Amino acid sequence: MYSSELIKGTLKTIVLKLLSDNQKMYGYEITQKVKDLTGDKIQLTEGALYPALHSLEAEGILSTEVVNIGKRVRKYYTLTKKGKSASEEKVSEFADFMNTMKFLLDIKPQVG
Amino acid sequence: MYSSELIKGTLKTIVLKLLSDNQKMYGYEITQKVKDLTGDKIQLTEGALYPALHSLEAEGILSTEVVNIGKRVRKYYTLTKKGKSASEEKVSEFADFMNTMKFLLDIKPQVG
DNA sequence: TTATATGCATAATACTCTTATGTATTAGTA
DNA sequence: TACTAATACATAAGAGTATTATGCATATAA
Repeated sequence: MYSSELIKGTLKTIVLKLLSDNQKMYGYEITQKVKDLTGDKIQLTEGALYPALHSLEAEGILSTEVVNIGKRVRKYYTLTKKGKSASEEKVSEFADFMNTMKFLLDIKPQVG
Repeated sequence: MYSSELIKGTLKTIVLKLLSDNQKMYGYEITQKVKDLTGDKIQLTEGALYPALHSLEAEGILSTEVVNIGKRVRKYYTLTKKGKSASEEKVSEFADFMNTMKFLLDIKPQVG
């Protein structure tokens, strides 16, 4: 696990990317997918994830579909058209940011 | 400029890395260095920077030295011994995190 | 039958950043 | 000379987001 502050601000980017690759996912599934894909290095908590999903839905970036699985309920999230471009923007912005950070953290000793 | 949420959580890492490369720096200098090195893409605000510097000092990661420049005051920050290892840890943790994120954001479409 | 996993959700708290403000010196410009 | 911008510190109110704790309910494995 990374220190929590590192992961701050990346939650929505991760969610949007996963949804752009998987068409439709539900909350619990997202937490498990991230856990699996990162070898437990990133574990999304429900207290962070659900409010984020709700706010993305309120922004019109995600749409929802409730499905009954036996007596249990699943709420699937899908990217809207707006969400698809939002996802691409977020991911490319993060890629750009990573390049900037890589440069910043690799810079060699300088005489100030 | 990146959206603010992207940069969240990276402030201390950036500060520690700059200090490991430049031995001693003062707050304003740090903001300018980051601005220059990133081509204005990252601009640290004072309201974020100074509290962070103070908390790093309180943790024993930074030590300070006040210097008078004419009638103006500069507060130089230096990494302590503890700070040097903290800096290395932070930077390598971030490098690891970037690898994880790169993988996560590059993954190809999957059949869920 | 009891713990764990699945699946949703919210509330109190803590933390960090933004925005605004404050003080003061120095340098450049109209 | 007066005004603005830059230098240099700092804090405080508010906003936003994550942590931690809690709650409800079903399904499965020990």
